[in-house]
Amino acid sequence: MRVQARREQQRQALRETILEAAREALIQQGYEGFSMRKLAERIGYSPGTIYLHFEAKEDLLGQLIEEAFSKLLEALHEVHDSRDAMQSLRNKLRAYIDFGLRFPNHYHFAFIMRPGGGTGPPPLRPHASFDVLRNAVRRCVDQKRFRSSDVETISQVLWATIHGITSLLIVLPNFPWVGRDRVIDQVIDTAIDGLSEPSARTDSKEETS
Amino acid sequence: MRVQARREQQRQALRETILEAAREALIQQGYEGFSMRKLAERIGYSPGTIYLHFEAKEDLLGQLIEEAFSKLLEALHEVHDSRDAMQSLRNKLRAYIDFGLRFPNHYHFAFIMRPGGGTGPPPLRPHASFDVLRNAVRRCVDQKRFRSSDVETISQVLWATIHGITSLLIVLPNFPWVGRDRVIDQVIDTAIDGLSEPSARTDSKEETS
Amino acid sequence: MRVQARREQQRQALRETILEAAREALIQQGYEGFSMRKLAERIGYSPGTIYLHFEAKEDLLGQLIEEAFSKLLEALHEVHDSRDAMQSLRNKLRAYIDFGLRFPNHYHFAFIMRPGGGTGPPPLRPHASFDVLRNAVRRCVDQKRFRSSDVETISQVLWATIHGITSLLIVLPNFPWVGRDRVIDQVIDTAIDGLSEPSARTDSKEETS
Amino acid sequence: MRVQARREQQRQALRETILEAAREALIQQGYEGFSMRKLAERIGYSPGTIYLHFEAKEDLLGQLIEEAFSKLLEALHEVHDSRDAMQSLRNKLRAYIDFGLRFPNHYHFAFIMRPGGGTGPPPLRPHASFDVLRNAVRRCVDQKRFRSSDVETISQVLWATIHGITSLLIVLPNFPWVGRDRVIDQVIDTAIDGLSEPSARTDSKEETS
DNA sequence: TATGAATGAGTCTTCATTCAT
DNA sequence: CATGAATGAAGACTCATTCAT
Repeated sequence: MRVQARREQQRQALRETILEAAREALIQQGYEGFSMRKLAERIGYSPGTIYLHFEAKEDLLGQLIEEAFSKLLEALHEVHDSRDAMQSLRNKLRAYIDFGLRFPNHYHFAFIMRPGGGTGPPPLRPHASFDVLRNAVRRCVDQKRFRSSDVETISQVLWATIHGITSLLIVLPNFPWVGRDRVIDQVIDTAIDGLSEPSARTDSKEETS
Repeated sequence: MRVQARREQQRQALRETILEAAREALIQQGYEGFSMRKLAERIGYSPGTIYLHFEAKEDLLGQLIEEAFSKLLEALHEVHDSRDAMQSLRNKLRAYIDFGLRFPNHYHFAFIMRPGGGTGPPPLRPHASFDVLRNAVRRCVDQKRFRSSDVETISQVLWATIHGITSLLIVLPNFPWVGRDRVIDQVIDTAIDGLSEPSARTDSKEETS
Repeated sequence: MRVQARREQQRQALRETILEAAREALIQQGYEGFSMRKLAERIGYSPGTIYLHFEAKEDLLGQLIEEAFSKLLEALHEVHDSRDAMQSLRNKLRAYIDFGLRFPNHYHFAFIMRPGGGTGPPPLRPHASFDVLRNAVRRCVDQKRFRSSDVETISQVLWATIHGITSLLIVLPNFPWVGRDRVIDQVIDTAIDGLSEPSARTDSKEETS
Repeated sequence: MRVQARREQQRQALRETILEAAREALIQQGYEGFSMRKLAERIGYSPGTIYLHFEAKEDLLGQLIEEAFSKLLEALHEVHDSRDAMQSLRNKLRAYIDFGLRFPNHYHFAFIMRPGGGTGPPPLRPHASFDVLRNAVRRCVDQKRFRSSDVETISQVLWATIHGITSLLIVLPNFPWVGRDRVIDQVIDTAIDGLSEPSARTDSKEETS
């Protein structure tokens, strides 16, 4: 019976190999440049083999996106909730950005790329990750740490902000940024400060990273 | 000699026709669905004709991106400099976002899509638009309107911020936003507030849109 | 030794299962839509298994045709020879047509489709069924029921006739036929009458079915 | 301006070449064995070229069938109407069969092959040719040459008959026929006789071809 | 005996591009 | 200047078949 187990294992391994290669290929060649044939060649298998693991190109790419979303979600869940609600939120924001930069390909599929060139059903899946963010925001609001108590708006503003820096750093890595960490920190500080009660301002703006 | 002039004019006219049609095609059919043949058919010319005006597909699309950048630049220049440096900056930020939303495809090529699928020279072209933004920031800094005087960092933070909301609204138009204008306003306010001296805070956060 | 027998039995059972499924598949999906893989899936076995029972697709389909011929033969043999040689012949003709209409796919493989697309050895297999027909004709000739005594020619004429209506009804089922039974009856009557001595004419031509 | 004319001529020529080659290919390799690639190779052009003349495989095959029908129609119209309505009908019947035997491929697509393996919309196109046949029958009925006056039924019976011999001769050319012409003549005579008033019988049954 | 992963050749079709006219 | 026929390569995908297990 070990035979079956081993086979299943190999099966999963190849499946992962394919997904991994697909991720790389997408990054290197872009959405349009991606092809099942090239993917097959990349992994050293025949085109048909891929179809033993994925029903169609669309399926494969869908899995990739799905995976991206759940990995992000995982990353956000892994952030330990600190005592300080505000600190927790900051940590989540930072984790979000870090995830994007550590897995730019994942992030790219999930939030940057419009699959099908804008055609096809609009993705509604970011919800889960956004929920985590919103929950963190809610804790802060509950503790009256923000000037506004509009949880939804605050959450969307924060999301837009962190998506902005994440995607720009991914898409334009060669832009002469004033240090990645520096911009990231400033972006987070600025947003948090802009939302906070004046008394709670960060007072570190002049420091160099 | 008039003949030559007229010819040149016709030549330019067709060139514009092609670009215009390409823009439409890209919007309607997406990047993947775009093809030189379909473009030719769309304008009622033969495929070969396009190659009399553009070296290759890449060239044509490149022009489109170029055009996107200069249109954005134009839009930013059109913003009247108000007396108040801060207000000027706000106007530019808003103009940037508005441009992105009114010409999502232009914006998409320019800042979201990685041209050539990541192949080719890294894009350094946002510079010009960014320069306009930086100049507006500098005026504010000169007037000590910001807590920090690091023009470059402030500019990058602001850019990231407005890019964030612009691209999210483009890529996820169906997300349940709390009103497009509302989010946009809040994003701008938040960033500006976060960068400003406490005394200059916007005090409208509790209003409903 | 019983073991071997049982094994052989199982083997034959699976073989039949496959043939049965193949027949169904051909009916439902047509010749083009037929594939070994889909067949395997249909019977819940792996593709390889089929090859333990049939050398190749061609082999399998060949068996199906063979089967069609023998089924037709069987159907013709089942027709009880009546006392009246003429009635016997009529019954055989009718049985032939009925077989074709009840098993259009069998008939299609056997007489309409050119196996292998015209490649391969020319089919000489209709012989057996034709022999049955010829025998029935011979009895009539022996009884001088026909104007001619050329058994072979008469048989071929009759075969052509019944094949004509059978195949047309199969291939063009949606043609506005004046009732299937009516045409069939008239076709048979006409041929028999045309071959018979005038005194023996069918006198039912004006009736409505 | 001659240029355009010449081009159009070449265009039509290639179109015909393709159709011709397709006809041959279908005959030799059968419906399933037919492929656009092989067709392209057969005519010495690249696959894409075919698509400059036909929208798709389905289109091409459709044209082939259409062509077959109209050629048959043409052949039937070319038969000169003799004074004798009965002779006219005989001539049409004979012309029908001759057409099938001279252009077996055309006939095969039109009446034997089930395109799409039985899937797809049922062909209703034989109508036109059938109409010609019916008209000839009507003339005979008007002249009371047949025992029945049911034009529709008579026409269908005759069609079934001539289709029978035509298709059998095409599909089983190697069957030991008693001479092609002999069977054909006998088939026609038998049918006509079977439908006619006894007084008008053909009296040539015993002759040898 | 049966599996099922794997393949290589093949399916239809579309594409960017060239070039004689 | 413009055409449009032609190509070769590539697109996604399916198939019959093999073979180690």
